[in-house]
Amino acid sequence: MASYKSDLLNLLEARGHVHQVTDAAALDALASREIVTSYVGFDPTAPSLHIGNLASIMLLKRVQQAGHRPIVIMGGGTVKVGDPSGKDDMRQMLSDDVLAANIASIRDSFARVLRFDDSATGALLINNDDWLSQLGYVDLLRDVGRHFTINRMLTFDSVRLRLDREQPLTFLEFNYMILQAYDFLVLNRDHGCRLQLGGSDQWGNIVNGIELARRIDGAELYGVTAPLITTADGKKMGKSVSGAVWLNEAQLPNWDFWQYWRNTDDRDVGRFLRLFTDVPLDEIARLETLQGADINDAKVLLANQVTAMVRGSQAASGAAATAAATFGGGMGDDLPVFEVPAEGLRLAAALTAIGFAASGGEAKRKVAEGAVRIDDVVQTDANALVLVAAGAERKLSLGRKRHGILRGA
RNA sequence: GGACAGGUGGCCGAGUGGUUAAUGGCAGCAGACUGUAAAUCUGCCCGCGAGAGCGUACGCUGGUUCGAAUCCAGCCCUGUCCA
Repeated sequence: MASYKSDLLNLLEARGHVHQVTDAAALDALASREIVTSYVGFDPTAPSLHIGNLASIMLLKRVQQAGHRPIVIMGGGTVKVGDPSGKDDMRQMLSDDVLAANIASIRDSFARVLRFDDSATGALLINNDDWLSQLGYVDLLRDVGRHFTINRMLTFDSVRLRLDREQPLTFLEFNYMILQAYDFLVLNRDHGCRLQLGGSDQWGNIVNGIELARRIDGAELYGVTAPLITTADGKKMGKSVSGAVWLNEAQLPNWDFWQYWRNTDDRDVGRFLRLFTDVPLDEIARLETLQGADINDAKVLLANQVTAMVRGSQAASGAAATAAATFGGGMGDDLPVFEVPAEGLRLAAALTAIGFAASGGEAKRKVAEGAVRIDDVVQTDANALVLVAAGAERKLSLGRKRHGILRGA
């Protein structure tokens, strides 16, 4: 493994963030010489980013840790076009209002992880709609379009895969790579940005930006991509019992977020600690060697660290306490709560109300399977009336892991 | 504009008039085993209903038929080739 001069590349490499680098030697020299302004783009398609974006967020965090300046680009303009990478379906169109709300909501996640201030390494958050929406079509075609050949555009994976699979690719989406390349050009001009980072699927887009700026401005820009983070069983990261693992608490309670990390596959613990925490590398190396149940300590550390970073230290300690209490046989404060009316309600209804089952039918099936317990006693009748005295609490459980509190109203 | 191929449950993909709420795979959930892990085995996997049962569902609309995802017509959408 190559050793670099710059803290930036050494840090990225050591923590497992590097997949490809455009010109490692030149970038290494640049980063060891001066502050490198670097950016990563994010698409505001939802009111929150999710865990799949966390690796990219960490790239920016590492940039700042290594003494450089991170820029978050919100793709308010490009999202209107839609990145065809990795998708067979065209993205749905979002209104300006929704986009603005999404961006405002996503901003909070970055504020927790990055340091935004006026210093030379303070982070910036910029919306590419600021310039993309100002573009004139003919001007763009003349200034930028002439630097792209269809021949080459057709060779990019994002395009080729669609065509090979005989899936539709609209002209709109076909233009995405041009707009994204243009972003890098603008950021270099306006902010002296020299480096773009991103997931490995962004390699083509990044290279296009570098190429475009070189042709138009003679600028020397660089790109780094991160490996796609998959779990040990070969899946993309990112789903919890209740769906996607969102970074915002409004989309996913702290408890569920913490639990996601706590349930990490043994084989992923070391890698995730390196990628998503600041735990020292030698400490991680030690934790990785833990055998059997002992590795659970490492998982708790991982959950605490990541939750603290994304949700705050209060959230992490609260979830950890709830876990200790709940899996020790009791109940913790962070468990979901459902207020049971005085007249009570049927068990199946309680399960759906607290969110453990999507429908009454599913709730009944789970009861029939012997998966449902109240106060750790297996329930067999989905129609049984559940009663909880006013102010009292009973524990409702589905399976080994999902627990909730039934509180008497 | 024309020819051809296609549009099925979260995804892939069978099914071409009747035990079809629709084979199979993936994903998911649960049980057993465990360490809140993995692997493995087993069960479940549209909704409503206490239940008998009912309601929706195979691109859309209409038709044929006792009966259609399956046949017919028109329309919409996608792909390939042609103009």
